[in-house]
Amino acid sequence: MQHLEQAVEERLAAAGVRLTQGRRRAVEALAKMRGPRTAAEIHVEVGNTVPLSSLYRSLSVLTDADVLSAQHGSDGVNRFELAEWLTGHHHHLVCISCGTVVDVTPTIDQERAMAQLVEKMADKAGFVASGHRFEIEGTCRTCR
Amino acid sequence: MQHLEQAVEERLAAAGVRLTQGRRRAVEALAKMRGPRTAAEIHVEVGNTVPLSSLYRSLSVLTDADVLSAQHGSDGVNRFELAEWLTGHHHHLVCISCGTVVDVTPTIDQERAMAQLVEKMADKAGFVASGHRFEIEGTCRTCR
DNA sequence: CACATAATGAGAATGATTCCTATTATTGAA
DNA sequence: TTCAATAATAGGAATCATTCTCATTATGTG
Repeated sequence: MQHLEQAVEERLAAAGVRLTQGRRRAVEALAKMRGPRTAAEIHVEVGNTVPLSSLYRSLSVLTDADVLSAQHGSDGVNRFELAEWLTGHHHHLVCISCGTVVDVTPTIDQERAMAQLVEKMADKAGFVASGHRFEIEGTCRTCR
Repeated sequence: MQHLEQAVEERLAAAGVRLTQGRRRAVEALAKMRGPRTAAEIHVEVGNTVPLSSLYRSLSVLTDADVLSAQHGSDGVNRFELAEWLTGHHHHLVCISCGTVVDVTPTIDQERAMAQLVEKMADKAGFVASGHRFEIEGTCRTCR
């Protein structure tokens, strides 16, 4: 993952912060885990080598620097994942039974259709759209 | 709002719970406020006549009975609104500047396009889709 | 090397939400 | 109507994720 690390380091440098060990660990853990994970899950993944309070701070710094993106969970817990410029644009499928979250990458056509919808709907309300979040709820294969 | 009240009462009866004063107030407040609101906001709207702990319980009961739907907020606060079968299917536009949330109702065509996307993307990941959430981020008219 | 600044650790503090328990309201049966 | 059984509420304590504080440590620069 040399590529990831270098990209992250550059981005952090641009934001004026260092790529320290704690931050590196958080990024690596998230790269390994794929998909949105809570601070607690990351904490476990890094083997408790980083105290929770420090981890939270790292996640916040990384999110501000746009290395990670944060999402709110319906259970009141925030989840983090690598930003889309690192992983590619995607959306989420959430299993309403077990809570698993899976990434789906739309095809070009699908994304085009989505962009069109975004435009039209934003327009109707007098908004200038800058992004969108599309989440599909359903039942995953194993819960079926 | 006779219609609303009766509909809600029937739904609650079906769920085996009563439409008490506290619950009625929560529903009325939400009907008046339009769009997703936090427990604290509702608490103010009902003039603090319902203690927060009771209000939370009411919101939970109403959500379980599908009279309300709950959403997680990126700020870690949950918001509630009348369920779609009472207000019609819609999506949300969120202003990234002032935080305002506005409802947008898609046209039939738009919704059809959306449903198609949902199907395809869920399929790809082996999910059986049961719903979707589409949120557009942008800048509202007054913040522009 | 020495300083100024950035980052960390540990634990306290916060804030939304939930839980607990005693009290009150409601409903159905007699 | 009156009683008993059950549902719901109030109020406060407890929980849990997250943030903050501050003393300590690490890092980059002159």
